[in-house]
Amino acid sequence: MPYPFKQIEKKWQDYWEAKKTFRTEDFSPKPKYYVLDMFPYPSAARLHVGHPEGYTATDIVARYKRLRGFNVLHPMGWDAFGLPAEQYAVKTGVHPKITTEQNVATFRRQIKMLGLSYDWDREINTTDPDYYKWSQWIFLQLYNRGLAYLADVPVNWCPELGTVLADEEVPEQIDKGYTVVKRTMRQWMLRITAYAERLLNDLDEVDWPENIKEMQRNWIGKSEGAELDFAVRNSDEKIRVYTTRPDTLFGATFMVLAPEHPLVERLTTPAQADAVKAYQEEARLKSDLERAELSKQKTGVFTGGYATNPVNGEAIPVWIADYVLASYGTGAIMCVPCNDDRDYEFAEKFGLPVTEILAGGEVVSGGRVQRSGGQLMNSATADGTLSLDGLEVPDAKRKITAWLAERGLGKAAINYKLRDWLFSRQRYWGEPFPVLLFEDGTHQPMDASELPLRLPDAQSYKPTGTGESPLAGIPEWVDTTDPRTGRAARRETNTMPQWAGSCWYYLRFIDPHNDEMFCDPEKEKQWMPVDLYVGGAEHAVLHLIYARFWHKVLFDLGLVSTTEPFQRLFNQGMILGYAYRCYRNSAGERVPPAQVEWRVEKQAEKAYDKVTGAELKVEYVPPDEVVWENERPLHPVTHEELEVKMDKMSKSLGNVVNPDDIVERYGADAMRLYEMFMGPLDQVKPWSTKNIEGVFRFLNRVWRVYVDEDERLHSKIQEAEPPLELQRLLHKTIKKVTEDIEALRFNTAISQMMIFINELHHAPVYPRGMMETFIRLLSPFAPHLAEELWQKLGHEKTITYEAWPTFDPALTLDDEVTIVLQVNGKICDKVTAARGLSEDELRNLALGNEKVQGRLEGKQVVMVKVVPDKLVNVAAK
RNA sequence: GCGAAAGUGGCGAAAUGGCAGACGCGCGGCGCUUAGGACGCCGUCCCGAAAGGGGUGGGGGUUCGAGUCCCCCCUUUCGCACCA
Repeated sequence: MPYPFKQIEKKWQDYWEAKKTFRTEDFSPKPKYYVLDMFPYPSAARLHVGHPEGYTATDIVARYKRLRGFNVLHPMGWDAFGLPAEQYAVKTGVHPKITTEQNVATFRRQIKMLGLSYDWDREINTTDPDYYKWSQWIFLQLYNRGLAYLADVPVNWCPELGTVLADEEVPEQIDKGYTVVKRTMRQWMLRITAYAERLLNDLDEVDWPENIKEMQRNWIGKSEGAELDFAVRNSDEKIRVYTTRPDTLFGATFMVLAPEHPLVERLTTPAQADAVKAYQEEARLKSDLERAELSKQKTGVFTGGYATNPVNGEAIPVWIADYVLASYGTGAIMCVPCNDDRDYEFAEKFGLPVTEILAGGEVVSGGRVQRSGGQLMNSATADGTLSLDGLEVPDAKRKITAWLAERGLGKAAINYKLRDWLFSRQRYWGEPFPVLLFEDGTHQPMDASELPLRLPDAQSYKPTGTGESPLAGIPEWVDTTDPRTGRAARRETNTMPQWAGSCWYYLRFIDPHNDEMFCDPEKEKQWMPVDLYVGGAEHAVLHLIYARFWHKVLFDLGLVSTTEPFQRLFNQGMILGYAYRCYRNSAGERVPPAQVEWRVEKQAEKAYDKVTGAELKVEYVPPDEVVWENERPLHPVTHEELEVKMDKMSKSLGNVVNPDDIVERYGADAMRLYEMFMGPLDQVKPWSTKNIEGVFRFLNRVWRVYVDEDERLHSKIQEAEPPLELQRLLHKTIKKVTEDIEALRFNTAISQMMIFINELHHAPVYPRGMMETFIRLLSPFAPHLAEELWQKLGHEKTITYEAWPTFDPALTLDDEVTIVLQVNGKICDKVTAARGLSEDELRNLALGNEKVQGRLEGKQVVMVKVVPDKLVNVAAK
């Protein structure tokens, strides 16, 4: 009989709810600890086993910190604006509000079922007008600081979704099979680039995984170089270029402009006009992705125009090509084929000259190319005012930048890859912009007192197809008047992207019901920054950079007290599922996995027969239908052997695990424990329902050492002095569990508790004090079981606010230690000795050892290395 | 292509430069059971009867000593992808 987890878990969840055990005081003499999960999007697909991973981890930390005497803020809420609910509405006509409410109810139930210690009085929902009122209010702050503006920009338009997408969102949608094309539209932009430098520098202040910081640095993409002007021949125009290698200017033999560059028309000669126009048109229709994809073959067209290289006066041809991006730098580049691979490729294809200016290059396809380092050569002006010959690159850069600056030809410059944030979406289900648009093209923010600007109910959720949101179809909402002037106005029909709500939700948790301001400053000072923030790595450059940006704006406004919102960040690894599959050809015949090749075709992975080259049908067998024979997975019907693959859980692979089923069979505590026992929190790992049995058995064993068959306290639990050995094991366990929780190494903490229980249950008597200590160690991991056993031990109140056990360092060490004896680094014996023997004693012990002597026969001892309490290594020849 | 991380039993995984494989799954044996389950005990890296030897993707190096540090290669995963 397993322990009665169902009854226990229900009992304590009811208790916590009724007593509001986890309600957090705003102000407390205790030190504060703010531990936050990335709040979920409540999808119709319900919770999957990946969600509880991070939630359990933060819950363990929250419960541990409470036991350590901290005032803990641990809230949960819903990031509920977003596409899926709206797409569902388009299909069924059901208001996204209703879908969202249902999904939230399911998520809340599933999360509560896991016994997570959230303060539910602080629950928030980004679609609640009382919440998005403040999202709108913060937008107004951005607007008033000139950080929000309307612009006609080339956007990523997705026809299937009927909306534009941020650059960052494009790859994800392409993966899903949608198409994305370029289109120029009037859009709200947020000036995140104004914060590029601070977003970059302040990464040094936070305790985040290095890879995430690196991803953000790459995303911001700072580079240092120079801007310089090339005079256009037969014209007063100048072409300004940005380069990180001004030192290579003497090697610049042609220039390339982006097809969209404003000077293209002026430069183009009549003879080239048709070709240029055609190329521009072609480029315009391509998406960024298509441009990048066709990168293997460079394309471009000569404009017919020439510019002058400012250092040697040479006339160099000006081309256009789509490998130059309009949106980076100045949209124009000087090309140095002897140094730059892309320029070299272009020069080679179109027969443009290559001038050698770097010593020691390698010969590639007939030209001399130096890809890194080297000394400059052939780099001096005719008038002798500048020579870079013989200089190393950094010196040459400095020298020529100064020379150009003196003559007004250029200046040092910094560039970022980061672009301004495209902030509008042509959707219904998002925060409306609190802005009035007038006939004359001007616009005006609403007054804060008029917020929230509520979403109206809609008859239809279909995108209009014109690039306007469904809101445009609701004239009684769209058409309005400016309350100050009575002037006719239209409302903005775009809405904010899903990221808006998550940019500041961690602040709302601090003061969720305040209707005077988004967060009381005193409370903000009390709680910020978030001490530990846990979530998936997929938000590395999206949510996490947007939220940092908003936070810095709020900081500049004096509305928050910290420059960074999230002090310590941790990314949990994804939980994968095993999938089992087999292949069939078009005739329905089986094709063995060895004969199958997977290829990426039009952004989708497909299977092909290596022999015939034909595309194959892939059949996935749900894990619980797989027949096992001699540890090999077989097809339930045909009995052929199946290929095993570990992959993201998804319906199509049949490898989704539902937490409800797991909790039903093993209970929430076992589910929590297994998720933590699987392996290191930050690692990607496969779910195996079989393996949960191990932690389930452990919990049962814990139950049985505390409780007898009649569910009364076990008779072996007595007031007794514990034997020294057990006492030591307990103190080692306290030490390990404490240190492991601090480092988020829950898997090894659980191992240690298993070791303790495995040892304890052999003992003739279970000393009561020890039992009370252990249950407190277990309580953050398996809180329901711990509460129940704590009560059985005679306590009346929840275990939540008891004191965390402390250990005596002296008791974590044994009197006797095993000394490993090595000869030339190889183990030849192990002996037990008293701890604390001197080096001399250990040396003698080793040299006197029979086996050691045997090994040393005929050899001469060269050296003896002693590691106290551990090892002696005798080196001999 | 560039960047980062990782490769350890049949499987999930442990191991401040110092006993490789803790803990768990699975598997084998035994006990308890009419039986099964549950539970308990023992065993479980490889070769070898043993003594002993070998073993952390491959190759080299540093060190008294390397899974751990350094270099090269292979594989996998993730991120970026014409950013001048």
